Amino acid sequence: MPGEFAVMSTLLQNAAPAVSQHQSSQRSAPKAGEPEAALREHATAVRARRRQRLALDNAQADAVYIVRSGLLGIEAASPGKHRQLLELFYPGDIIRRSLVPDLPGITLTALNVTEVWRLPGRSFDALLAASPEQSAHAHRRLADQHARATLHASIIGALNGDERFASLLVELGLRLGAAVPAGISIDVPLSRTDIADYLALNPDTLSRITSRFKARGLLMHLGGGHTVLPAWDALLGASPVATTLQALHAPRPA
Amino acid sequence: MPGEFAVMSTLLQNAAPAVSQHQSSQRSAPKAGEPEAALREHATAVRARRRQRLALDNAQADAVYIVRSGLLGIEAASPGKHRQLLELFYPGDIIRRSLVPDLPGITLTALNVTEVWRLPGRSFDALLAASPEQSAHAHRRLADQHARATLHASIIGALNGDERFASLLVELGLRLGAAVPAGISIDVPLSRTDIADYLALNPDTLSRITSRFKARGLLMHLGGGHTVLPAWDALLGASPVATTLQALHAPRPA
DNA sequence: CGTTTCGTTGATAGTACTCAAGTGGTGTGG
DNA sequence: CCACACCACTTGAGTACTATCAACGAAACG
Repeated sequence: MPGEFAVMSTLLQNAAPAVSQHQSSQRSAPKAGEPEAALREHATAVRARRRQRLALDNAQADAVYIVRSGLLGIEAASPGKHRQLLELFYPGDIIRRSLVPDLPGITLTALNVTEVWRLPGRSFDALLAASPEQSAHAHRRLADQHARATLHASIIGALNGDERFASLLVELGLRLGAAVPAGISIDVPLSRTDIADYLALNPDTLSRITSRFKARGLLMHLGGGHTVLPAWDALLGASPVATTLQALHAPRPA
Repeated sequence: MPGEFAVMSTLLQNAAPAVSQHQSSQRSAPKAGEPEAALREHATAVRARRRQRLALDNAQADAVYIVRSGLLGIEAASPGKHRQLLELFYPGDIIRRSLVPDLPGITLTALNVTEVWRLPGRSFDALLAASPEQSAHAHRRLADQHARATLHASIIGALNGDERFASLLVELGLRLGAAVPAGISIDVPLSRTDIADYLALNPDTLSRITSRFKARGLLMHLGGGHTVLPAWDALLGASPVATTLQALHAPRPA
């Protein structure tokens, strides 16, 4: 089946989510050993269950969170307006109050079972000040997150519903996907509402989009948040920013 | 006239753009004297005219730009899609290739007469590594920029045309506004097209919105990009994120 | 097995986009 | 000084897309 080969070769060439095992959500944070060790001493490991909120008030000493595993999100919920999922955080990401605009109802929420390291802002700053290496590492990571935030704004602002959804699937595929014979398998940690809020779409509209994607053979729903993407290259074609997503979300060598 | 007093008192309480002179666009970068000096030695001062593009390719050594005066923007222009203004940069902001997603047609453009300091990425990194103070300063600044980028995504994603435009006017008023008897005066450095691209709106739609705003007495056009906001508090009321904008764009004590 | 919740789908309305025509200002050349 | 072309902006009519509301169906939970 030449189609199959096309899919696989595209995957391999384009830094695809070629994780051998189904360890998607449990994939661990960046290479242990280097700057992580210093952090660990000063940090408290925190485990959060799905939907659990992590304190983000700067009333207390502002906490810095470093994601070890799982997926978190920043959400805003103005009284009148709909909830919004503003940003997703993956293992290795740095989350801090000052990175987030103080919109009404702003909260940091675990989207699935999550482990984070928490340390006081002062400790984090001190660590960075003490180690140029640490500091450079954090700078690089924050630059990445900034680029992702800007890309997300671009997706929300310039793409239609189908393209936004395709872009999210590509992002999740690259981050959480596992290669299986049928395609790319993902344990999507986002509920339908989460996805709608992240893509700035109505849940009803999103439902129509997913139906269309299923009809086009881009998506298969296996229940329980288990999803398979049978046509990865077609999906890349459906997202105008596929190349950019790959640059920002593909597992990187360093 | 009690109405007038209400306007002014709101202005004063809410960290309004109470710059006494018409020096809006020329307002200089953060307090000179501290960490700026070290930068200056290694940086080249670059002056850019309106519409001039600054190199953002990482083909060369990636350049770091630090805005001294004026206004810059990151724009993307996919072939099929419309141009997008993804982000605005004000004096003090740090711009670097790694902060920006590599979308097709991505460029850094001066929106009015601008002065920036340019230095090689390596030099910038070395400076940060050498001085914890510098590093902390840059971290803080980048955190601010990240918060602004996230806020912009929120505005694009959750607000309608009128609310988006009101939000932009508040932002520009806080950044570039000068208090005059008639209200807040702004030399808007953005063309109509720029504004539309920044707010993810069609120029035609934006024109309708501005007409509505003029009719509501929120806006007066004096020609040549010269604009007056006669009713600042009403404008704040028209933007659901006014409070957040004030926190991120008001001139800060430090 | 009923209840609740979530997802789907249809009908309708609202908002912004597209295309096109018209208006006003500006600069140039006769 | 006027005529003309040019450009940016405005405005109207029609279209496309998404939101809203409501009804239905399916899965999860007690």
